[in-house]
Amino acid sequence: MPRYRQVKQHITEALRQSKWKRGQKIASEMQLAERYAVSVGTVRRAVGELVAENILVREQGRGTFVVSHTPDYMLNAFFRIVDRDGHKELPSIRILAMRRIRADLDTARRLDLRPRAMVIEVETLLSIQGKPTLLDVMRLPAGLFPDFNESVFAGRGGTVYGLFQRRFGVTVVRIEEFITATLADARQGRLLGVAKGAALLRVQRTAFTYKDEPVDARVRLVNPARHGYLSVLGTA
Amino acid sequence: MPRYRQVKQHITEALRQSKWKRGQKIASEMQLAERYAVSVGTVRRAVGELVAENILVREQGRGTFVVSHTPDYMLNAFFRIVDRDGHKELPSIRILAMRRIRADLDTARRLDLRPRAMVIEVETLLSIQGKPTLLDVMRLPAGLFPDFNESVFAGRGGTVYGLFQRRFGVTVVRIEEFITATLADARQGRLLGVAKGAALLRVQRTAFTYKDEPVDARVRLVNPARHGYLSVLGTA
DNA sequence: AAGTGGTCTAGACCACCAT
DNA sequence: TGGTGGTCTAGACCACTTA
Repeated sequence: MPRYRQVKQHITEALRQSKWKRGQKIASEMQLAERYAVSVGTVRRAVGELVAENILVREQGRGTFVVSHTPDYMLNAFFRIVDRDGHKELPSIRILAMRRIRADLDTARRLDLRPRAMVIEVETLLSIQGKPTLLDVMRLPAGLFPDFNESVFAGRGGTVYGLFQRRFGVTVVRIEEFITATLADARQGRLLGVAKGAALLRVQRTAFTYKDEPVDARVRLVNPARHGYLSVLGTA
Repeated sequence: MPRYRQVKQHITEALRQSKWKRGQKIASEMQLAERYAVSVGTVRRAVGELVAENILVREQGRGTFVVSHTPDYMLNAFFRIVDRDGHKELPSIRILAMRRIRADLDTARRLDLRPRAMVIEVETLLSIQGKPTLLDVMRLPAGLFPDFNESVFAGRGGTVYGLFQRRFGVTVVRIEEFITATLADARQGRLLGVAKGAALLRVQRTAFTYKDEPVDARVRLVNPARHGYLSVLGTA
């Protein structure tokens, strides 16, 4: 394995162990080069890959920082729901229910847990421009989120993944989404303001932190009247 | 603008003008460095970005090549329809209709054409493992695809974008897809083997060649019974 | 003025491929 | 054996931020 990969792994491991926390400046490239006994160019390559992976951000003249999951950052890193003009806007969130349950087989598999392990289930309704647009059911490994409750959630002051990072030290770095279509049942229709039997977009997400550890399995139903999912492949 | 960007633009321009054709080896990094009067490291950075953008591929010991839109390549570059186990497989294609029409306003806008410009419309039914799964309507600027007809399409011997590249010198390098949900009408249901009023995934794609020139506007309806759209964000 | 990341160079050595 | 891309180095200069 080339040295820049080894350096990258060392840095990732330090991040996983919270040696540097969100928003903080990490050691300068010169310092890292000395610490790992490699040239600055090699460090730059390692850091460059972590930047490409949305794990670090460089700011010329200031330093390199651990990404902070601010609303603005989330908007362009992970949020892919846009209106028909391609505009993006973070939704407002209303919590519908929260409970602790035992994982079913599928959830356990997706979260890499033992069958029947404890998970936290949170159901929320998300609105864009005041209109209910997304119905979201999130399942989290209870072990990673001690003392998670409604008041913690209510006091998040930003995005959900921002809360994960600030309160629980869990940084989401990658998500996979499997998208299909389904028909609204009566309750879903009522919540999203569409008729029973209307077509809905169904987004099944698994979110991962460092080292491919899954931390969030959710299903999100989107009212397709005004919004859709935007995917771009090729040339960034 | 940094020099490596200028070099990158020069290379892109040469590709657009078909100085190097699909599958061909381009000049070596040393030769490019001499031609543009920069160091090899600078050329490597320019080529590296083009590789990241799926425009070139490097092969150690052999050289750097213009990507060829082989079925295998398309499968992992642009095809995102997977079954519920995450498996991908290229569909077989049956042509339903082809005609030359004048672009409606929306199509003209998406293809960056004058209103009522001539476009070629091709409707196809795609099957995976023998089961009709995707219903596809493609619209192409007639000017870019002279003499496009059913027999050319039938003799494509591979993927549609492979045909574009071999026969017409049009290389797709980026696609944007806007995904929503809709209900099947009677004809769509019949073709896809679902009931009228069943939920369908609707993928509206615009494909681009070099310099962001749009070359394909299509709408694709997916039978969600066995397949969905897979999107991955973050860490490649 | 000092420190940081951003660009660029020139050269070394390696791994791989074709001949 | 010669050519290619892959890695790594050491150092230069620049642009930007902070003090």
